[in-house]
Amino acid sequence: MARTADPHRRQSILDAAHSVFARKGYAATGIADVAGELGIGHGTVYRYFQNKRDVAAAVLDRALERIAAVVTAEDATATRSLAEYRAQVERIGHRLYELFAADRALGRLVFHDLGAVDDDLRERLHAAHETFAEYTAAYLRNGVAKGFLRADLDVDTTARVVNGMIFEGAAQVTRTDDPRPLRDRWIRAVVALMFDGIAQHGELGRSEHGPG
Amino acid sequence: MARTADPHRRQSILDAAHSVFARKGYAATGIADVAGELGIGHGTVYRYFQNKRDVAAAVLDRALERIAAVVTAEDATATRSLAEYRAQVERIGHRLYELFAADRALGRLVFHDLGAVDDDLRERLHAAHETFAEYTAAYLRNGVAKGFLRADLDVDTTARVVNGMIFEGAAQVTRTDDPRPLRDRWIRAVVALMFDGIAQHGELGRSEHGPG
Amino acid sequence: MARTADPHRRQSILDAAHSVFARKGYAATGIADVAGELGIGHGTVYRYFQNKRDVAAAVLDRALERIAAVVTAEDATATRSLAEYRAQVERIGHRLYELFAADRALGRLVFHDLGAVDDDLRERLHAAHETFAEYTAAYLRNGVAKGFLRADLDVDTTARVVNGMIFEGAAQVTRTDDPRPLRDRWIRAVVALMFDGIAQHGELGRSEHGPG
Amino acid sequence: MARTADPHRRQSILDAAHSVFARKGYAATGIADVAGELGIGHGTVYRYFQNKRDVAAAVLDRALERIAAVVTAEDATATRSLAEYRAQVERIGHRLYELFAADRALGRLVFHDLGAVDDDLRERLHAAHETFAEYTAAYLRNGVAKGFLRADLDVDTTARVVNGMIFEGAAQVTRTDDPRPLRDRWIRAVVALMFDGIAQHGELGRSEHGPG
DNA sequence: TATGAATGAGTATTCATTCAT
DNA sequence: GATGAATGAATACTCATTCAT
Repeated sequence: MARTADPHRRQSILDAAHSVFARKGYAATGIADVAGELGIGHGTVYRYFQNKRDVAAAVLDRALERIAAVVTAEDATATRSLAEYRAQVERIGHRLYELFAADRALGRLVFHDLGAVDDDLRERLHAAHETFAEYTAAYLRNGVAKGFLRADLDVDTTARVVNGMIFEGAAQVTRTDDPRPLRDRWIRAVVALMFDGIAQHGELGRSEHGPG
Repeated sequence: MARTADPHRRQSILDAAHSVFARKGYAATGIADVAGELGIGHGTVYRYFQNKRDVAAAVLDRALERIAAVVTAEDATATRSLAEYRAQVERIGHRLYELFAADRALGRLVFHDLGAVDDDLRERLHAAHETFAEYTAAYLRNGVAKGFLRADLDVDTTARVVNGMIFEGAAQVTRTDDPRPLRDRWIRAVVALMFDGIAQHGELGRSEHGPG
Repeated sequence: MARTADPHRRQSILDAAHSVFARKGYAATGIADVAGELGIGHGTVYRYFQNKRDVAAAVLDRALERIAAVVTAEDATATRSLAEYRAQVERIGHRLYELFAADRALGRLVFHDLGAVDDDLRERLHAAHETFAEYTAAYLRNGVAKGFLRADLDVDTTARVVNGMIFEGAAQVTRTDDPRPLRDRWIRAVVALMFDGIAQHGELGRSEHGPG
Repeated sequence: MARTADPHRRQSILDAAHSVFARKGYAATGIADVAGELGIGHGTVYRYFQNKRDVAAAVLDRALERIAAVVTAEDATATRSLAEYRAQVERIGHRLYELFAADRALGRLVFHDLGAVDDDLRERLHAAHETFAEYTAAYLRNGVAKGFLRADLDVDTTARVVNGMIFEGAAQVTRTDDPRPLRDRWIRAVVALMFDGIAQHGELGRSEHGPG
């Protein structure tokens, strides 16, 4: 079986797998590579995990938890004004950007490798997307309730749209060699789009398909 | 390289691979599965493609071309007003949504499986991201030049932000069982965010970190 | 079936196979390589030969015939003196050496590749060895009968020993980059060994195990 | 490289490969055949050898070492007279004959199969030929120096000629069903040729091409 | 007669997993 | 607990051979 108590060693295996999976890709990584990274026998991995897929699942879960920790760090209902919400979005953006910049492997794992392992892991990624969308929706819903966001906002859909912007930033970090300089530009662009719009003041952009 | 010319057979192999890769995942798919889908001998696949990875590369390229065809269908410089640009974004959104809704496999391939095959294919995906960002940037640059978009817009970054929203919609389609009903909500949410903002009129959202 | 009349094309296929088999080795050579050398379709080869092994068999037979033509060029019973036999050995040595030097592929085929194809071809090689031994034995027997070779000569065994020397020369040609300069040294060494012995005159070399 | 140390298992794999390669031929032998001969899993072979070719190379090297052990067992410089050298040649002949008679596979491997595997193995065979020629040359050189062999002997070439005779005997053993009865005839024929010559006493065999 | 597209038998090789030590 | 030797399922790929054109 794969139940063992030493949590430190279990964590170190996940650390190694996180790094090696990101470096070589899940498929190209052998359990021996992970064990080799730690200098332990590869049989040992099987004392902590059922199988290779189980390692990947744990790596993914831990990665998603670290992302969730940032997303859920703020209190959605505490915000009382548009300015407060704007500041909140900036803070979350900062923290996410720093998270992905500090661990380049993170993005490779959640945006590329681990979603391709099997249906179950893809499902977990989707579920995480849903959860993150729920959180964003809570912020928006709070804003609508407090009156500083538009009353006719499609909260659920807009939450996903907003998350799309934010996670595109995270993906960008993963793709870019030296992502730090881009951080402030990125956050500023997201926040400006959300709160200032792209339109020049005085322009009218309603098309015939727009909301009535 | 492809050793043989018959483009019909080659296309049918790519069709089958597109479908089977999306259904089972690249790693879990054997060349025999692809050939079996067509009722041809698996050796035949090797008359048209060097190896399995080569099939995946061709599937990815074709998928990206189909997306690019939608993205590049509009003329960025033709737009003369905010209303025209808004209509353009709506049209592109429609077409992309329909593309991904009509072929559920497409999203699975470009958002999950084929980016995990190897470094080269991941690189091609990144390059496509860049290309798409260039296109969006051209729209924005045109708007700034014509004066209907904000003069201080960070065009390159905003282009990526906008693409993030749009492709999150495509990813959403891929995840959702019956995506059609969501189409108009999605497009409306994106367009509203870009052109109307989320703020209630009269609210002021400038934080201390915001621009100017 | 594999019976076709055009003997010229059949020969050209054998020429190509002779050359390609020697260059790449039998196992590493594909029928397509042989056909490609001639610029003909590889299906065509099967109109002249049953299969790949059949090509190898024909190549081997032709090679052995060319060797046999040299070996059998002289008349064993015509020799009347030791000097005549010595001259005969020199002539055969010259011709064999030239044969293998003119066609480096020949040695590779008969000494290496084609004997490893299967049991049947190895058997044909052995049979050729036997035939060649018969020829050499005929010379020796003639010499014993005519009285210029030792009466107690073990003709059959000595014939093989002599052939061993001669074919080692041929193998040497195959191994050496520029074999021509060695030709005369080689022939002189063989002839000297056979007719002059290696012993210094006056030395006695009979051991206790030697013939009584 | 060999990944594992257990020399016993490694040797047993070489033993099995030696036998199966000789029985079926290298090309027709699968790694599964070798493993099956030992009753081990075929994956196990890959713990001791990189690949099939690597097994063949090790089999060849070991075979050549066994032959070399016989060739190098005598001390070339110890011989002081023609009779001693003659005895030496007889001993080496005996040992080689016994070696090849005791292991019929040996000859098939070194004379047929393993030289056809690829260029590298053929090269190793050639190198072994050279080494063996060096040894024989050392004997001859010693004899010339000590004055019991002809002063005008072409030592290097004659060494190859002598080896040709000797290895033809070994090849003969490999081809013959019951080789033992031939052993003494063979050795006697070689030794007689070298030390007594084939000419009837009193005959003169100098041709016009012979040494002056 | 010549061709080469199609075929699929055959095999080397990898690596997740087990389990005796 | 830890190890790594042993295992064999799984599969990409080759190429001799066939046969419709």
